[in-house]
Amino acid sequence: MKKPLAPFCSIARSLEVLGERWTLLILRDAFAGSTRFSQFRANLKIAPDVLSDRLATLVDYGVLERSPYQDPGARARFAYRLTPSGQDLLVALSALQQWGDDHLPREGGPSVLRRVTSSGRAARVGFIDDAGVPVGAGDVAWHWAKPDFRGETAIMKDGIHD
Amino acid sequence: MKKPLAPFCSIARSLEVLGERWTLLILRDAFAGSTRFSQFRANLKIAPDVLSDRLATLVDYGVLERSPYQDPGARARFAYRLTPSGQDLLVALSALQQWGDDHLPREGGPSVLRRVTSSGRAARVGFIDDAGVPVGAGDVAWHWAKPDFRGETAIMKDGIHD
DNA sequence: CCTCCTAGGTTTGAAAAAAGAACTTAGCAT
DNA sequence: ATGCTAAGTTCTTTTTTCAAACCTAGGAGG
Repeated sequence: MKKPLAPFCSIARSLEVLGERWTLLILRDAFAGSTRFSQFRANLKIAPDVLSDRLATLVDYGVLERSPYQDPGARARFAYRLTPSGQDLLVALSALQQWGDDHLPREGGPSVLRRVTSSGRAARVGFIDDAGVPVGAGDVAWHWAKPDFRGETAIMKDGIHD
Repeated sequence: MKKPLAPFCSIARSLEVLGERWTLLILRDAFAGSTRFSQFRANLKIAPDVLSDRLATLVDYGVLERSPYQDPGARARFAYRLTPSGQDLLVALSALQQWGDDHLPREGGPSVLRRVTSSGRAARVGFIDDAGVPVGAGDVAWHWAKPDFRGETAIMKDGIHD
């Protein structure tokens, strides 16, 4: 497996690994501590064939690692743990969480908070420039590395998509 | 429409609006400048019924705004533009982009860069504490607002999921 | 006035994916 | 031997998506 992932756009490439139904929820569950098939299954109420497929894809692309474990008095089984690549998704998942809290609020407030371990302070996701200074989202824009990708009539006309 | 969005988890709630196939790519295209049905359609090669459905959902939840426009010598049509809520997704989309660039690289390097408009500096997505200080992702963790949501055997046992 | 053209869709039928339930497998315990 | 359990696979039904064709409203051209 592990196709070379053709898309030119990094977001499209990420979504090819993460964008299928359930995948991001599985990862959220992994961040919440789930490691076993049955835990994901019980928490998410996901069909087992779909879970099996998603875990395989995530392992395949190095987001999760499948490692054996053995409970005392039980047979050896497998656990799925976040790799460093998977752990790097905390910021992406947190960005979605933050957007949900900001724009699709629920009474009672957020159920999960992001907190800095060392200081206990609340944390938000945002942009930081290459000098380490936080920058407002309104002051950030996307720039195309190769200018010919942006035509004036058809934006991103070829190559960027898919 | 516009169901109240039951999920307790903010990520699940966000994904109910954004998590269907194509939705995040449509939004990426919106950030790249597309506003019209035919632009999204041509860029993404998405089936028109699916595009229609996704745009309606996004308008419904206030991520896009559907407003009339008129080209000279043409009939009035509709444009789809990011609302403030939609613009707030730049950070989430950029987080996915950054993860793709970091972990699913393509030769030739990233096709799109995030740059601070006022200074021209490159920008990355990251965590910032409530005193405005950037914090490494390894120093941030999720905390449940109500401790009884985390049992010791079954993590996030009830209510959080779906 | 009538037809063509175009953007912005809707409808229709076929293919792919997900849901839900039943079944399998491997090893430990009784 | 039998049962139990986690971790799946297989099977059938339902839902989504895809691809292509069709529809519609208005402006332009004849």
